[in-house]
Amino acid sequence: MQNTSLFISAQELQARLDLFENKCRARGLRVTNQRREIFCAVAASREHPSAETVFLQVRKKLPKVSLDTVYRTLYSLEEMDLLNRVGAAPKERFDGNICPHAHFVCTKCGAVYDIFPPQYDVPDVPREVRAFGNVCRVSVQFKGICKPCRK
Amino acid sequence: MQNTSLFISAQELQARLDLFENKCRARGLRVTNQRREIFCAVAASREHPSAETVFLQVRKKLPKVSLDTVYRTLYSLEEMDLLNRVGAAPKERFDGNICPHAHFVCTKCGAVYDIFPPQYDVPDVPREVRAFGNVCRVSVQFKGICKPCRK
DNA sequence: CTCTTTGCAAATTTTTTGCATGCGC
DNA sequence: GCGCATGCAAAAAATTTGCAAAGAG
Repeated sequence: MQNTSLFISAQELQARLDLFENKCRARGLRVTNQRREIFCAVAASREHPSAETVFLQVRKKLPKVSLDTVYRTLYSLEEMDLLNRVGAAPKERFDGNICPHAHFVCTKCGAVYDIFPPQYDVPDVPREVRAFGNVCRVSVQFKGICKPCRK
Repeated sequence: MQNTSLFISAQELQARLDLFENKCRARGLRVTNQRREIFCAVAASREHPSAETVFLQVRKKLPKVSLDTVYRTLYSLEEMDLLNRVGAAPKERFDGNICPHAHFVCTKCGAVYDIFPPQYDVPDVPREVRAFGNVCRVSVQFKGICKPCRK
């Protein structure tokens, strides 16, 4: 049975915090209260909070924290692979091709490339997913830095 | 060999336009110039344009079109399943769980639920994808209306 | 002729940036 | 103490909304 609590266990949170500190040090980033609390707010929750929600949560402990720090920190945490953003890019992109296919999304410039992989099919909708609601669409994104940006 | 032109063939575009008109009529939505041009701009391009890009493109043919019409129309086209947005929700959401897993995203309220599907694994990165760049992350989203919103 | 759709303008929401101060290392 | 990180404030982007006028069916 899946654990459906909105928060993770103290034990698991501690493990993630340790990873967080290690990764920060490895990168030479300072372990500040703000970084820790912002990371905690995301890591401890199963609710996939928005920047605004994280901000409100962190403010309970650090009343003077600012929203721009939350943004800056979330993005740096993402770069360190400590968390993921659920969406693709900051800007919405639209795709007129309604055949099922995947995308390569450049996290730097926002470019989107179609992928019609021969070895890979867009996944079927697993039965259990319907527990959450009716699925209209499946979206698969491979995220990375595109070749032009790499130079 | 994959067709790498930035635009689709006139023939295919016409097929999509027909589908567009039929779906509009079926829903009782009027087939206006704006709707057609906005749909065309997305359907004809392989570039996954943003709302702003669509706006600039459409304005070449309809100089008085407004950006808000583009937004409204793109969203209604998405509802009709005539196009997809590449991202998830309008707002960014963050996820502290770095184990590979998928998401159910409610397109109405923006709620995000974790999915750790037993029958389904997050896809491996196909070899050809690396042609576009190095892949750091794979994101799988099942989009639909969640149960609470359905009521 | 009716009623949806549009354009305009303005408001809101979301995200980013510049700069002086503060705090981890 | 040095230099990255933060808070503040303001700007820039992105998206949404109200309302009167225009145009599709």
